[in-house]
Amino acid sequence: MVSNDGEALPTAAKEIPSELQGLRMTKQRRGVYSILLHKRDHPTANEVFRRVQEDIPTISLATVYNCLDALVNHGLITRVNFDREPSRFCVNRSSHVHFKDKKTGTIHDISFKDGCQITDLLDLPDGIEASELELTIRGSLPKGS
Amino acid sequence: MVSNDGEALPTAAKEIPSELQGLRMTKQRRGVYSILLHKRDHPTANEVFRRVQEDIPTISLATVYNCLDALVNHGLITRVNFDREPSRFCVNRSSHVHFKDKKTGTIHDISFKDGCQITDLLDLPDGIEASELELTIRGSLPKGS
DNA sequence: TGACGTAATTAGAATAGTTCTAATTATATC
DNA sequence: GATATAATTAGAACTATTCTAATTACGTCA
Repeated sequence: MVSNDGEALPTAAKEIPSELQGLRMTKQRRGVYSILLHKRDHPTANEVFRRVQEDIPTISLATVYNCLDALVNHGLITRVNFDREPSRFCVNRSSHVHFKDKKTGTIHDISFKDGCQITDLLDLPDGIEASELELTIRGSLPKGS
Repeated sequence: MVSNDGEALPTAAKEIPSELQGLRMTKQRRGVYSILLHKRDHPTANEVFRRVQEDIPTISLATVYNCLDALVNHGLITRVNFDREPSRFCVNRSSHVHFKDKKTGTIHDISFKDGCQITDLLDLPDGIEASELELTIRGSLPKGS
């Protein structure tokens, strides 16, 4: 394989250090992460693959999956699922919820009102440790918003 | 195919009328629904298939999928997804949340505290119509609960 | 009751997103 | 610069689900 030196990568990629959260930033991981940072439209693995191919034409789909897994496991991105549709990926690391507009298919990030915690609403058994929480909403946005 | 008359079906099935929510209750739909009513452990389509085969040995997996779809579309059951794991099915029609215990894999229904609405917590854009909402939680139950 | 049209069921093939395998290549460390 | 470890690659394999075309059941109307 060709060396990493002097390869063209999008602007965002240049600002990503060689290690993040204990994750070695290889050319491919940097490329994938940079794609997600650059256009925050919750792409699927396949969409990430097509975009990152413009920067790294030799990258494989398996690597894109590997990179996305690594980035998820190290907390740099999150995986977003609507039912059993293909997973989508999100760089927004603050606590938020995903809303999918049925008309356009666009996914919007929705944040919580200040000081609100979802677990406050729930009749959780005492001592439960709720570690991973996913809330997704489907619906329609009013016209012209 | 053998006629419906006089076939053995589990007790719960006998109480299901011939039409529910505008859905024609065929032998297969009644069988699938009855399985879900009888043991409320959020089975997958495959698990439903294996269980319902005991009552209707000739039923096919495609039919189980068809029946589950029909029951979901008519609001009798709900589909539960954890990431991209196989869908699970739930007869609890009241508004609730699913908690999966990481240790055992068991799924628990969690209800909301009185008068609480999840959308009250969210910074939803005005006029949004949030029709389908899914909240899933993974975590650990304390020992002995 | 019997014929007819529609809807449901069936077996098996097909699909699609994702994961696995084994070989190659890159990277960090000594 | 050599070596060990980790990442990448191409393609096969896997699996939950959907599709297809043929058969069977059901409800209705005479």
